[in-house]
Amino acid sequence: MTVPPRTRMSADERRDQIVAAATRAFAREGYAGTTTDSVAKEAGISQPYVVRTFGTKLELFLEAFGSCIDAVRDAFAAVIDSSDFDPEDDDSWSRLGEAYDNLITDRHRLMVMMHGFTASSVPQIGARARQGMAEIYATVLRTGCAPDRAREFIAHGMLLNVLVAMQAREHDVDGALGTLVECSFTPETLAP
Amino acid sequence: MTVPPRTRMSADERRDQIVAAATRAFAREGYAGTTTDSVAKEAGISQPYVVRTFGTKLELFLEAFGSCIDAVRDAFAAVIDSSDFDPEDDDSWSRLGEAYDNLITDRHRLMVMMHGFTASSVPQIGARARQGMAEIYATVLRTGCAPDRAREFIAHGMLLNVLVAMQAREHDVDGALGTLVECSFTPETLAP
DNA sequence: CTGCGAAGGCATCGACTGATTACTTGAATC
DNA sequence: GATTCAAGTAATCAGTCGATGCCTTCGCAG
Repeated sequence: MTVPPRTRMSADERRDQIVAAATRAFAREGYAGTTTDSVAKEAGISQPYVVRTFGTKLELFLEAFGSCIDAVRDAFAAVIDSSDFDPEDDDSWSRLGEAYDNLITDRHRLMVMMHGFTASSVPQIGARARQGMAEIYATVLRTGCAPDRAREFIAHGMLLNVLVAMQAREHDVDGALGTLVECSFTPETLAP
Repeated sequence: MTVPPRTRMSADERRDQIVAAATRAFAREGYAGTTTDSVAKEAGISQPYVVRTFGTKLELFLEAFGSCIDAVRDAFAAVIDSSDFDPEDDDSWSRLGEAYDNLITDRHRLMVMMHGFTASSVPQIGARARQGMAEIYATVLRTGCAPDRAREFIAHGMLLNVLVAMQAREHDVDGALGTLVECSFTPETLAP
């Protein structure tokens, strides 16, 4: 897609670029299913360079996984810490939902997040997953709402992740799955 | 664990046994991360025999995945189709939740289900995932409840799946994740 | 007892994958 | 302009994995 750059890149720039490429690659096939070579191709560099930049494939995944979780947490935090958030107001919660919808637009971050959650049998991935989920939940709790209310919000997000993962919007628009999609996503998210 | 049987098994018995073994194996490492050899070891037979019985690893996964989804769907259907289910009654919904808790006790089925959902980039897995989710949602809709109510129920289930996947109950019992676990699982499920 | 079909294992192949080593080249510095 | 260090690649290795082919052995029918 992109023409190989004629000029060299600083290590830091390259690192960020590889993480971005890895996010797209891991989003497709998950941790175990993605090869370091496919990440390299996505980034337009050689496979050994990918490995050497991060040491191991696991380190690279943890980096990408972590940045995805942090992005979700920060997106929520931005809305929640705005001075006019009211946990009793449905409109405030709608704004939180919209924040998530913006993240869904990307799709890759959500997918990597889900892949990380389900790859928790790898101890280091599991530890990061629990930490990330705890942080996101704690962030939502900062609204001052009841634990159950925050749980509902997170649960809805998990459903959206699963529906995105199974490409529910792209297939089977009619039938029961279509009904589920329609009452799960906001109208704007469904438009395109 | 089990002593290798001295007597031979019929092809059908063997099939079922392999699917059961595959369910445990896939539950741990997912589709891409599980080897046919680990399934074979789990079943106490040779790796080539596993492959030849199902043709390909994908076919084996689809078999295990399908049986897991069907088990969830059937467990819900059993409660919902009981004559005294009332969608306006909180107690009826508690019974549905308990049905899911019983499934969680196993843990393996839920994990394979989640792995199948996130492995939906493989076309055949994705198709089966969408079909399964549609069937489960349609089953819950048979209660006569509003689409949003059914969605909430499914969403809660997805959260439980994720929490099980990341072994939230086994780690970090205190902190925000502990709060989330406590208000997500029923007390009985948390006891052991 | 014998033959035969099905259950099941052994050996092995070919492709793939993560990682290592050694080499090359570009650009900033003195 | 020579030096030098970091960016980046080519070649390759050792291990792994899914799949195939061939052989052995069990158990039932005649």
